[in-house]
Amino acid sequence: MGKAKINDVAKLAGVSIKTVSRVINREANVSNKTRERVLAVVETLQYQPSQSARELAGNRSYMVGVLYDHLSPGYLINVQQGILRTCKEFHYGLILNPMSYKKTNLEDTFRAWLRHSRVDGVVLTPPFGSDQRIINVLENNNMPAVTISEKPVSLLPSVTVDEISAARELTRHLVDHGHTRIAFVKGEEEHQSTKLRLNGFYEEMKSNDLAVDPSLIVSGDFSYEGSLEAVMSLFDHSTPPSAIFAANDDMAAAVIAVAHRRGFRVPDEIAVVGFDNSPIACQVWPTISTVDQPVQAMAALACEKLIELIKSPSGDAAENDKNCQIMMPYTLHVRASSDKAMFVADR
Amino acid sequence: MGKAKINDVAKLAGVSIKTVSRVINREANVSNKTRERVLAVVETLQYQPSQSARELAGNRSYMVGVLYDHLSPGYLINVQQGILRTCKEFHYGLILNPMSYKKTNLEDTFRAWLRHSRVDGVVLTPPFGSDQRIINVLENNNMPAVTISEKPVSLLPSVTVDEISAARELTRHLVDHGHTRIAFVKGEEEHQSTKLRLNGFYEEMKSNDLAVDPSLIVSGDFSYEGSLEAVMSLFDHSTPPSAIFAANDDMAAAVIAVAHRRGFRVPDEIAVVGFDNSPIACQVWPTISTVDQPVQAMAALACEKLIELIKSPSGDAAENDKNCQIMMPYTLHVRASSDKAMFVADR
DNA sequence: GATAAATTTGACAGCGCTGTCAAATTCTGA
DNA sequence: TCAGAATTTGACAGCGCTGTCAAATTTATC
Repeated sequence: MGKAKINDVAKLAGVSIKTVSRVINREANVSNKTRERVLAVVETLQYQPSQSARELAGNRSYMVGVLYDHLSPGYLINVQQGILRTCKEFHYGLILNPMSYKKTNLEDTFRAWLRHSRVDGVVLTPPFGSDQRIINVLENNNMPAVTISEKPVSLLPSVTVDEISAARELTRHLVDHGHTRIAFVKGEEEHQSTKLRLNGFYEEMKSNDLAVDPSLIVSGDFSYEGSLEAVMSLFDHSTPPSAIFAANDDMAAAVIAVAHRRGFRVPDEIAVVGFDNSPIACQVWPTISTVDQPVQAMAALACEKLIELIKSPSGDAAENDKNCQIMMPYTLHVRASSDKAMFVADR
Repeated sequence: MGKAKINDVAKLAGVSIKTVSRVINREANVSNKTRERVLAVVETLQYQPSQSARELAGNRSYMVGVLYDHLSPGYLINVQQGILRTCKEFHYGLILNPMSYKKTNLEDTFRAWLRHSRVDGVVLTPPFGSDQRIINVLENNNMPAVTISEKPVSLLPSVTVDEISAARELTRHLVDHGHTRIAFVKGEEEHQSTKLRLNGFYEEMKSNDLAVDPSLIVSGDFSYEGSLEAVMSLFDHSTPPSAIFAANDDMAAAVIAVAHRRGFRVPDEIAVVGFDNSPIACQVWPTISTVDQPVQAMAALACEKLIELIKSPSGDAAENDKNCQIMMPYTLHVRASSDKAMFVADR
């Protein structure tokens, strides 16, 4: 029971190979009689076209790629899971492309990958969605793409959450708990999220007539290790804050750790909030208040949009597709790190 | 400037197409002189073989799959990274297959995936390497496979570390620090590592003439959340241990968290060691003493072995290849959670 | 130095499918 | 009815690479 090939189908249906191909690919100009006959044979023979052959002959790959840098593992896994879900549904394959955005010859590397991986489209994760160099290469190669968690710098579909608004809510939560002197730990400057979350923080502070002490705004890099130093400087401050807003959960975990080290009680002496609802938010004690982004759903949706784009003949309604900006809902998770009641309940 | 094809390389290097193919595929029987010349041209032309063409011509997919369940993200990312490294080197693609080993119709699901993904081989991560059902499907389909971190239940190459010996060292470390009443948090029963690590613990305790209190051996599931309850029972014990050996770092992090909650000082009142050197081991405070497995290197090597297997004509020296059991070195990392000196230094 | 053995190389025939374009067929309308 | 247009179909040439196997070259042996 070898696999049926297009040839077998053609012979059995009494037509040419090409006609079978037409039917398979839903091309026009096939009489109904013929189409039905062919389809029947396809059915009985359980014929499945060979992906590689069509790739080779048709010069397409039926693969999408995902570009990522050193995202936190938890986040990345969710992205992968989401894309994978959509890929499965549409019979596409997924190619991973981990790449450092700090590479000097980023453009060449990316261009090379585009060539050799022969993907039909690319999902961009932060910070690539706002990297002009990547976008340029993409456009020069006329390669469809979508972004996750970033408003693209070009005309590309994107799936995001309203990070400004989420950051405001988180800030308000702290303010509501009586905090007035609040510190902020920034992520990497290149990430759009860094700006958005900080802006949300500023806005909310302002609308509560609260001053922001510039010496309380410190720079981390979205990683635990990379932000330890900045966090410590906060604790060493002559007038330490009563609450710290970390731009993601890994850095919030660093805050918790330093608090333990320095003997500050969380949330009594210092309240902490993070962002992203990464696994780590629940794997430290006290657990970290944060904002949940539906990363998996976002990735799945982004991939759907990408496949749509791939299929739409360029120039056509494609322009329309490219314009689609989806904003997903986020969820505030109040936990022990910023709320005494939760802290007690957790105990 | 179209993309270079094998033809261009052949012409420029003054050899036949086939020879270039040999070099690309690292086949034997190419003189060094020729190989270098070809590689040079490949470099200048930035030649990348067309995947689809090789698939079609070679009747294989040049894809390897990796089968995994809900591993901890940090571990999984390392596995992916390692495999990806080898894949790149050998011009293979990677297909992800997340799958729950608790699924009832595991075999059918796996068989279906094997067919439709058309991979040439599979990398098995725990606990699939010791899952008889998976192995059966693999053998029936004559599909090459390798295992990581598990001695396979069948004749398959494997890359592991000596977990028994590592667990013994970790235990000895605790004993050396004066601990005699030591608890152990097990992982999921299905994972081989659970048995190995526990055995190592037993052996070392025995060889130090130390008794093991059975009520101090509790069951977690390798995850933070899933082991919290078991860990708490340890703290609620009428005669709590002075040290806890958690079978991995996630569970050790749970121990740390519960210690914080219950007001036990680590490492003074309770010492903790983990296993794996996951990212989380350094993202809690105090940092967790653990054993580092070179996961990425292991994955890379496993993938190499897999590709060897794929290439070796079955029945031939293949049997030989299958027998290869590689054991990589592990490294003990003593940190603050079990060592006062480290704790102080960390402060 | 001549012959056998081992190694290295290349010619060639596809892999299963799609694009092109021309051939065969069907459909118009006067 | 038949020329001419519209539609449907098929022959054929690859896509870029690998497997096979035989030819050319190098190395080993006496």
